[in-house]
Amino acid sequence: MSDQKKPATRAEEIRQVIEKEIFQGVLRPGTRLDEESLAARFGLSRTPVREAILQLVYSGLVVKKPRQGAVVAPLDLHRMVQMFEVMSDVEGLCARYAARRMSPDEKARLSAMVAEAEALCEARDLDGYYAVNRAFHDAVYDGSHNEVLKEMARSLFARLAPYRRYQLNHPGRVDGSLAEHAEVVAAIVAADPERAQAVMRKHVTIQADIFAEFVSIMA
Amino acid sequence: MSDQKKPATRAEEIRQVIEKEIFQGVLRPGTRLDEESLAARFGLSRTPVREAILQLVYSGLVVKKPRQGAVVAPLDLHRMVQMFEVMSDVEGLCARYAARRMSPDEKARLSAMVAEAEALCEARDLDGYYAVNRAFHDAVYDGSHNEVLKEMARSLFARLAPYRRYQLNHPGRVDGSLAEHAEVVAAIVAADPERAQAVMRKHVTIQADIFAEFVSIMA
DNA sequence: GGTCCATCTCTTGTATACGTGATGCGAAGT
DNA sequence: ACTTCGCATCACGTATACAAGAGATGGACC
Repeated sequence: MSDQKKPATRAEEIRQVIEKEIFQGVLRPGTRLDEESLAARFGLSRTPVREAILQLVYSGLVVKKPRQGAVVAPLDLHRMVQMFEVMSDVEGLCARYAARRMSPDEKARLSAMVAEAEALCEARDLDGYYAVNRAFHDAVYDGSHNEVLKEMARSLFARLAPYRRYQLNHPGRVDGSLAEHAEVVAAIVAADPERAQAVMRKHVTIQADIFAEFVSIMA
Repeated sequence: MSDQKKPATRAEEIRQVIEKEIFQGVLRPGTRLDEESLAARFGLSRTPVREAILQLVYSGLVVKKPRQGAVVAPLDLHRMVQMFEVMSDVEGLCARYAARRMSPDEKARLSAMVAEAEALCEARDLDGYYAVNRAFHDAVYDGSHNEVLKEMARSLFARLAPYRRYQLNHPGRVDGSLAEHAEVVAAIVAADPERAQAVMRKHVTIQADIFAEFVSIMA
């Protein structure tokens, strides 16, 4: 996520831009990524553009068939469902690790986030709530104190982020989500790994269910 | 792993070669990957070499600092330990999913593998045993019937493969490993997700412990 | 009128050329 | 003698040029 380090190279620079545009939906799934057009747009040659695309391919955001160009990864609903499924387990793991490893300081910050989320929720500030929500999950990833797990979680989160946001529109979901977060925090603060894992897993599973529902409506 | 599809492009082709050499230890961690030398070696220009390296960077096998070239990722012991930790949980998840989802046919093949491993074990065929061992874990990944989880597991496995093999030299480990596999299969065949997860997790955790031991001896 | 084949174009894959930042060595100064 | 500054070299990042495959378009034949 916070990949906003100063890009040392042009390729890296435009990779971030394209990545961002994909997340924001400016570049929609299925959109063709023409090397020459992108090169022209950024005022560069095709070479750095190619490199940027190649990186995105490896991160899964873009698919590329040899000699046939690259397109923004079309969202495969079946795969999305599987991603949500794994996500719930991975986040569950994060929570379990976090319950065992978070420092008092970290726990305090986590609790503070829930309080902040409550305030934003009452103020009906959906954008704000979404931002804190995201920070909350991120804090749990960090709390796992396992870099590898963190990267997995963040990578999944990034891919699913657009669809996670959607579910906040679900009636009553914000309150439910808030309550679940509180439960997760309680379990982590109480250093109860099993419960933290179970609760977090369920929390994300609910999101997955809502997504599945959304999909079935779409189809 | 079985990335042995026909490479449609030269870049892809040499990526596979380099990747293989890293896994086999021909290219050891810390080895510098000079673009020009590699280009000369494969009879290509620097361009496809660069692309191959870039892919390896994104897969984590190679690290690259701007303007300073690429080196085979030096093994960070701390990170390795974390990878093993996550691996045990991820494989546990695979086993749990597999217990719920493997078809009778798949289960039969899994059982057959254990039988084969037993035979190879008695014949003291370490190489053979290692191969079946690997196939076994792969079969469990497949059994999860979740592409995303599979990819995660395989990616981790690939990174850790060299060190997983080492542990077979541990006294009595082969027999232990074999018994654990049998337990995992039993749980999967019995469609007992919780037990399958627990047993598989423990199985991999033992490997992690042996690795940690190995590390502490090295240091 | 439809289908099949040839060619044509357009974009990608690869090669080569160029500029620039980074490392290492040597000389000069303290 | 040690440190520091500057220069040279060398590899990397980027630009441009060339080759080759995939899809499109048109015509010819059935």
